[in-house]
Amino acid sequence: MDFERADALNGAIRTIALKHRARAAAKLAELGLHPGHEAVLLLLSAKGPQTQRQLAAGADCEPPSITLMVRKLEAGGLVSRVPAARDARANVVRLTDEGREAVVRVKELWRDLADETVAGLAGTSVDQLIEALTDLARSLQGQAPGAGAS
Amino acid sequence: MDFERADALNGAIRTIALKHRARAAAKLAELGLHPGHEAVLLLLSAKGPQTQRQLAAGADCEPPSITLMVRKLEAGGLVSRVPAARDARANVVRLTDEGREAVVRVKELWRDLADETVAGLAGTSVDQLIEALTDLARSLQGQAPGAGAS
DNA sequence: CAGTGATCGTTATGCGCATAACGTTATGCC
DNA sequence: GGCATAACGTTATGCGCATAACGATCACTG
Repeated sequence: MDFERADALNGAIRTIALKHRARAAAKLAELGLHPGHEAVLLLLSAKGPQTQRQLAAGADCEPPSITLMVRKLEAGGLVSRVPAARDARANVVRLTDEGREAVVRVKELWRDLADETVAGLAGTSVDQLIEALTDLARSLQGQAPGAGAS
Repeated sequence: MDFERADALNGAIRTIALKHRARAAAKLAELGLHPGHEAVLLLLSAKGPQTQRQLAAGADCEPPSITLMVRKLEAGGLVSRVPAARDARANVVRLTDEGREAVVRVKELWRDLADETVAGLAGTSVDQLIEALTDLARSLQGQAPGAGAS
C-alpha cells in the first residue's frame, strides 16, 4: 500500500475514533457517565452478572480500567459488587435496579449516536459501513500483535 | 436503526479505535514516540512550519494537547519552536533535521500499520474499507455537535 | 500437606485527550 | 490613543486507557 492510502486509512480511523468518542462523551455526560461505562453496562445487560475479568475481556480493555470504571458505577449506584461464591479472589458485578433503568437510557442514547454517526454519509450505505467496520473490528480483535508486515 | 445494528456499529468503532491505537502505540514506541505524535510530525512534513493553533486544527485535537505534544517532540529534538515574526502570541513549529529523518521512519511505520490493519479482513476489499472510512471521517469531522437525532 | 505457579483484583504511574481558567498580545471600534 | 473583545498559548484538573508491580487466593504437583 502506498503512503497516501495508508495515511488515508490510519488518519480516518484516528478521526473517527476521536469524533465518535467525543459525541458519545457528550451524550453520556447527560446521564453522569463517561465513555467506556456504557460498554460495561451493556455487557452486564446482555450477559448478566460476571466477574471483572470477564468484563475486561468483553469490553476490550485491561483489568485496571475495569477496576476504576466499576468503582465509579458502584459509587453511582448503578452496579453492585459481591464476592464470588466459589472464589474468594473474584468479585461478581451485577446491575442494580437503578442500573437496569440506566441501561434503558443508554440503549436509546446508543441508537441515537449510531443514527448521528451515519447521518452525514455521502456515498456509503449504512449496511456497507456496518459490514466493513465489523469485519475490521473482528480482524483486529483476533489478530496477534506481531502479525502482518514487520 | 434498531439497537443491535447500532451496537454493532458503535461497538465496532470502539474496538477498532482501541486496537488500532494499541498497535500504533507499540510501533511508535520503537521510535520513542507516542500516539498522536505521528499526526503532528506528518502534518509538519506535509504542510510545512505552522503555528500550534494550525496543528491543533489539522490534528483534530485541542490546543492544550498540542502544547504537551510539541513540548515532548521538542525535548526529543524532532521539532523546534520559534516565536512568530508578526504575532508575539504565536509560536511557529518546524521540523528539525532530526525530525525530518524521524518522519521517514514514521511514514514506513504508518504503511506497515495500514498493511497490518487490513491483513485480517474477511469479506471487505481494501478499497471498500478506505472509501467507507474516509466517507465516515469526513462526515463526522464537519458535522455540528448537535446534528442528527436529538 | 507443603510449596510452586497461575489467576483475580488493586495500586502506582504515565500518556493522550478534554474542558475551564488564566495571562499575554492583537485587533476592532470610538 | 484608549478600551473592549477576540485570539494564541499555557496551566490545572479529570477521565480512559495502558503497563508494571504487588498482595491474596486458588490449583496443581511432589
